[in-house]
Amino acid sequence: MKAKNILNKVYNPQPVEEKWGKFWIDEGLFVAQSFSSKQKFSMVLPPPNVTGILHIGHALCFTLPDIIVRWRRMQGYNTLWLPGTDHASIAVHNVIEQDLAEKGMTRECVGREKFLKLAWDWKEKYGGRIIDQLKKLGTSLDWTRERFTLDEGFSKAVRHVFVSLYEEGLIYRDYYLVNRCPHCGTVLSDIEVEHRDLDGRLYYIKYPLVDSDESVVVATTRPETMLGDTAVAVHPEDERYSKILGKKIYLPLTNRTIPVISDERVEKEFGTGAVKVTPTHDPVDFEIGKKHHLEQVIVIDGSGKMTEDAGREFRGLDRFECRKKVLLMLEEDGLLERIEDYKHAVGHCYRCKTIIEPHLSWQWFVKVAPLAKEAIRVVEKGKIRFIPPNWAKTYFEWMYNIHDWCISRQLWWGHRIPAWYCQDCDGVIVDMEAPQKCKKCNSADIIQDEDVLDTWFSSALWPFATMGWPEETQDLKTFYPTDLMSTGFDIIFFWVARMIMMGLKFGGDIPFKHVFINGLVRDFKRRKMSKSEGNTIDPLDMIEKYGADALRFTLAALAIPGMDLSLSEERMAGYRAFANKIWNASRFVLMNLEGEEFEIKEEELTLADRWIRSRLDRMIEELNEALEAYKFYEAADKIYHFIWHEFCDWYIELVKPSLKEGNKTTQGALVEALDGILRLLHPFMPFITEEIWQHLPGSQKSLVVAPFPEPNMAFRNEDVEAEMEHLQKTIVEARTIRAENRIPPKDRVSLWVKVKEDEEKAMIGRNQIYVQTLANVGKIDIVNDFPQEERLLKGVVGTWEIAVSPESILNLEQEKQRLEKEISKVSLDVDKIESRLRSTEFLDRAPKNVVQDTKKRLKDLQNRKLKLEESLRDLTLP
RNA sequence: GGGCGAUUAACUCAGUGGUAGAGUGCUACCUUCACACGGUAGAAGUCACAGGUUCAAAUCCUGUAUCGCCCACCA
Repeated sequence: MKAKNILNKVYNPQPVEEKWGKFWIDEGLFVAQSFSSKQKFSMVLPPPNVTGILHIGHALCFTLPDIIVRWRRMQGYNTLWLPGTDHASIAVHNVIEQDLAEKGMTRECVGREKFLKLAWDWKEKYGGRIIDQLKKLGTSLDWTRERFTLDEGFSKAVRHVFVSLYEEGLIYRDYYLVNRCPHCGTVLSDIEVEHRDLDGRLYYIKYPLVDSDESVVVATTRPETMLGDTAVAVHPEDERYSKILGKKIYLPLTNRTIPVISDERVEKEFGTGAVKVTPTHDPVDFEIGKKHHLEQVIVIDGSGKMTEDAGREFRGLDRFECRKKVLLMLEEDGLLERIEDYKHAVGHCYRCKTIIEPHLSWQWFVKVAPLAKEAIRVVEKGKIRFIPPNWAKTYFEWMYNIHDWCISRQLWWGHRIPAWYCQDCDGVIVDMEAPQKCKKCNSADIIQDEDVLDTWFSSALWPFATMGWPEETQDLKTFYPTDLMSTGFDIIFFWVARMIMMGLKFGGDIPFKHVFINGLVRDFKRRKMSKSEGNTIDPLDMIEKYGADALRFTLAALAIPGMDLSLSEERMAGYRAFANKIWNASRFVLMNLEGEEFEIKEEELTLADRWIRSRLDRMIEELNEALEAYKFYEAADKIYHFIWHEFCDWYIELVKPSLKEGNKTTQGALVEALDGILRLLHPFMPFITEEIWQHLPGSQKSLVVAPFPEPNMAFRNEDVEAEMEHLQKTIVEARTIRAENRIPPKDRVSLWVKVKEDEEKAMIGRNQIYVQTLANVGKIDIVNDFPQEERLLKGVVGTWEIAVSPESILNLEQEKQRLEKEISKVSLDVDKIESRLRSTEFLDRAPKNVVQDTKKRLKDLQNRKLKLEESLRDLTLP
């Protein structure tokens, strides 16, 4: 038979995944149509860093929307999922500069031009790596539309946005205290600084007053910055210091004197209540300095080394070396009063974890508040929806308190700032293209700003610039705004918020309707994954070991909105087993088909056939609902349960007798059910479903574009489901009796079914083949009473009783124990419900249907208890 | 300092007012002709704690504890 030759006993994912992954792309099945009468569904891929390799967080962040887009595609939408990569300035710099460092060089040695060539070469060499990995995962991306944030069109879009914002006054240049990472050699925006609590020290230093024997003691965590102090500040209402206000102080280790000033920002209770003010190396001090027009003495440079102004003894020293020296010298002069342990938050670079240095310099900024206003409104109004919704709160909190965004970076790999400075008149020219001469004084002596833009500045344009903006392309018309953005909570500020602002400002609309925020992937012990801990799970390893389908399904099954997920290989092995289960169930189906044509004759459908139709139909509806709500875990759980425990455990077993008779209608129903299952499962497990589907009679080009099943009320049948449920309970009860009494599986027991109603007799009569097959029963007798002469093992199923008569000898004690245990369990429930029903308050106040259900339940349980007790009595009779 | 989230079976987690669930693991039995990456049956929970609301609370409210995350210019 065809199937036997084709399907192996154990499913092997690798060749299947390779084959279909290539096929889908070669056939252009993921290519979106710019013009289409169909409804569109669009997304853009959060562009992974070009330096990156696929990690498990990506796998999650990309699998979930892929499930959605595949589902929508099958539903007939004109889908676009647009891929691309991000140039990631700092990350690329780190890689290339490390390379250079190994050769004893710096970027300055090679120069900008050569450096950029190295970066591009590097990009060409490794940029494709993550693309291959994305394909392995099965993401249904439209590769014909792939973009890169540094490609020509994108760069044009970036310049366009910069120039417009500048002309509108929303981008400006300022001399300001910003965060600088000495290691990365660039300034950073506020959100690129991570605050970590460090065990530091608080140093109390004596500052002698001029013309006095007294001194003021100030407390600081950074003694080295004292070299740049230009004042000591106290609170205006602090009486302890009122008499020294306006006096001068000798700044130790320098030959400068500084004033004592007052400012409300000083906390009286902290330290000594007097604070040293270093406007050039502390953000608060910077503000105080501005207000009081203090001198700005820069003592630490951008690379973390002490400057000339720090004094001869300190210049050139690293900031932390300098700290030691300063302390030593203060100690020698008797000016170090005391040292306390002190835990405090210190800013670190989010890329390289180096301690950030506040740095006074000329930088470019975006005035964000005006852009934020509309971005807040669209979320408030529900035009953009966060899933889960509580993330909107995080978004609002940041947006309401938003600061201006420093966008210039002292790097080379990136979008160079389109600003030129005239060397003659100091004029600034901001333009799309390089100007020939100064617009003010016509001088040709102009030079371009050395800096590039923050990578996130260009990422912010991703949803519309990828579609060809600022040209008015057909793609923009068709696919913008997009429908869904899937991303991590850690970049809500970095990316999501900025895309919303820029999308509204330049795309003319919101960039996306839904933002799905996925959780963090943790290890099986719920620890964060990190390379240093060695507990990372590499998705590519997992794909190799368990298959991409198993990985995808695992991620979906664990994706509870708003929750981090705890990933274990065990779990993945479980879903590989699931894939194997489907594979073998399909083998079974294919092996039992006779020919390619199946006519399903309604009148020939068995109870089992009609049952699986009804159940599958319910499944379709539930799956659609779960996916609409982005409840991936629920969808995965439901389809898993349906396939394994309804289709395999019950339906396949139930159809066996019918198949043996060569019932073509049942064969048809079986194929129909399997076909439906494969379609439902395809978004989650695209590879295996495609492979099997291609073996089914009547399959078309690809499951990727096969219609997703729609609920069909004609298949829904409550009566059939109820009838089957009763049979299932009967079968399970018989099996339980067998198992608990250690009746050997080979023992084809006889079964008595004791029923009163004619209708029930007919029901069990027409379905006895099912009970016989699934409970391994030899013959069934439908009786009004059990025969007295036989020693029987009895059970209760709803309104009827069953009795098993084994061929072998019984262990009465075992059965007695079983019944006693069962009775005590039922008794507990009975007691609980009786006491509830005794409460008049319950009877008066609870809804009618609840009271009725409770009463019915009590009756059933009492009936069950009674019958079990009878069985026990019969058993103990001589 | 502010905000958010978690606490349910051995483990990882569902479950938002009316009979406590799943997967894995565990126990017993079974290689029967889809599958041992399998089948059948079973054991297993004071739903963190303390109050409150309600006829009824894992679920709603208040508080406590523990853990985690984010934000924040007390040096």
